[in-house]
Amino acid sequence: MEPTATVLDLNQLRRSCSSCALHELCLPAGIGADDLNRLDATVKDKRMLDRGAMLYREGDKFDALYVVRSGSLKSFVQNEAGDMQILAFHLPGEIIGFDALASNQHVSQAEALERSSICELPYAHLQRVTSEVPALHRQLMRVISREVVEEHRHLMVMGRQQAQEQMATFLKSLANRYQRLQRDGAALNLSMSRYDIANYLGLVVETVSRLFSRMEEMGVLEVNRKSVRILRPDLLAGLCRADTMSKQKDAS
Amino acid sequence: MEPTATVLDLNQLRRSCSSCALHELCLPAGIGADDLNRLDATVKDKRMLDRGAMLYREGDKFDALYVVRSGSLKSFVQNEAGDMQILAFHLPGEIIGFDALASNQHVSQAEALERSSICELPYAHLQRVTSEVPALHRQLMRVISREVVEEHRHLMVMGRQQAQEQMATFLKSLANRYQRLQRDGAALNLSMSRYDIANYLGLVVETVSRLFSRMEEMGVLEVNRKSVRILRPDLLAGLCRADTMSKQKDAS
DNA sequence: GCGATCTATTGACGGAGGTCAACTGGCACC
DNA sequence: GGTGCCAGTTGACCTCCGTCAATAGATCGC
Repeated sequence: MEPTATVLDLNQLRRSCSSCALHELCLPAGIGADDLNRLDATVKDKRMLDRGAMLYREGDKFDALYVVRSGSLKSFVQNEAGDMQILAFHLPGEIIGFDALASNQHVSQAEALERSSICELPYAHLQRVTSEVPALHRQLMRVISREVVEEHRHLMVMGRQQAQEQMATFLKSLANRYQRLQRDGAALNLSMSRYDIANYLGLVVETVSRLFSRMEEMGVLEVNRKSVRILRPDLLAGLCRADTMSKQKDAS
Repeated sequence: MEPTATVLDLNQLRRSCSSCALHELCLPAGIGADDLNRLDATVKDKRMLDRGAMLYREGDKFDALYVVRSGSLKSFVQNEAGDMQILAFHLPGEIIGFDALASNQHVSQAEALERSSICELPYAHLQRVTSEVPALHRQLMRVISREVVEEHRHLMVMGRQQAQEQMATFLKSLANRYQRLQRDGAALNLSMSRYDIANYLGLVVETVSRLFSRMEEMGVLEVNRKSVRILRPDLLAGLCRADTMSKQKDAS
């Protein structure tokens, strides 16, 4: 619990950031070896979550940020009536829990979509380290900012695009994130259900299902339940803004 | 530029927070007289914006938060194709500019909907004051948190509600915010165009127009161009979730 | 192994809301 | 006051997508 750099034991190192397969992706990206060690020290524990298990709920006290190490999660909100709106899906290397930064308690919920491994970064400790390591602080800010931009993009997609464009945009975004993971960006293995995708996009499950079928007919995808292969990335990209004039574009 | 409390001159006080008609609403809410003075000192200048004038643009360097003193603004993002998505409308007493907190540059734009007066809170200075006045810091965090919750609500409205429910929700939200301003919550004076409302809700302008007419027929509203009177708040509230089963509610 | 249940797909149908067009009323500018 | 222009309204039409229903395939528990 010393504010100064902590000596690491081997055990710590084994599950630590510098040895993590994702270490180019999450917080430590672009951080030097020395500073990486100090970040390592803040990683409290690796947590396993089974499919359906909650990482945090609305109202939970905020005490840590979390990095997805393997698996995936969805975060969502619920209104009084109990219906849910999915805000985002989270893949390995991505950090979640920012929603609680301001109020010190979570205003959304996070649930594992499959068996997932999570790194816990106790915030008090993280804060101490980031105050000592400016590069880390900047990196954290960059990640939060990306989160904000992503939420704006989600609003834009929901508000201005048609169902097929939304699906294309969603798949392209997933493909991009898969690629950053050095996985094959063309071979998606969807961990979320059709219901989840529909909810995320503001559609119903039948529409999502039909769109998968239609895009398969068009030769863009090859769909086999959870496994989706992008055969024609070029066509997919085109579908993100297929009919250039859908809805009113500008409110000038 | 001293980190310690600054002596205020009369000139400063005249346009300052403690004398501001909105001082119960924005940042200083619940802050003691002494601390209020210190916040006063951070308010740099009152800015006037004409209708259509930009407060900040995407990419602008972040150096201040802003409080709407009078008038109103919209904030929005634009994609590569140039179409816009309105994120929020901002009424007097509300603080904007948070979008730049993380990355140190704005990732959205803010434009005045009418002639508006703006308080500028240079962030460097504000930061110094909030670090000295915990109550102020907490209040700032609370405001940011409300912003996040509001964005979640927006997503929920767009994703899960029908056009009429969306409109009802939008109007009720406006009415609530008017009431906090000690204005008559039933007599709305919309500063945004029908296009803006449509864009905000992900609809087209004709739909918005028709919904105003329909709600007038139903006896809920009295609409006269920009001026909207809520005749039956009870009915309006009911419309926010009229058909309890629209769209699929849960993705469990 | 077998039913129960959940997830996904597909078809038929209808309606909410988008598109197109015409019209009106304000408002600014000569 | 006339004219042009833009914001807003209204109607006619049509389509996208939500609803309902049936079915098949997975998955799970026993």
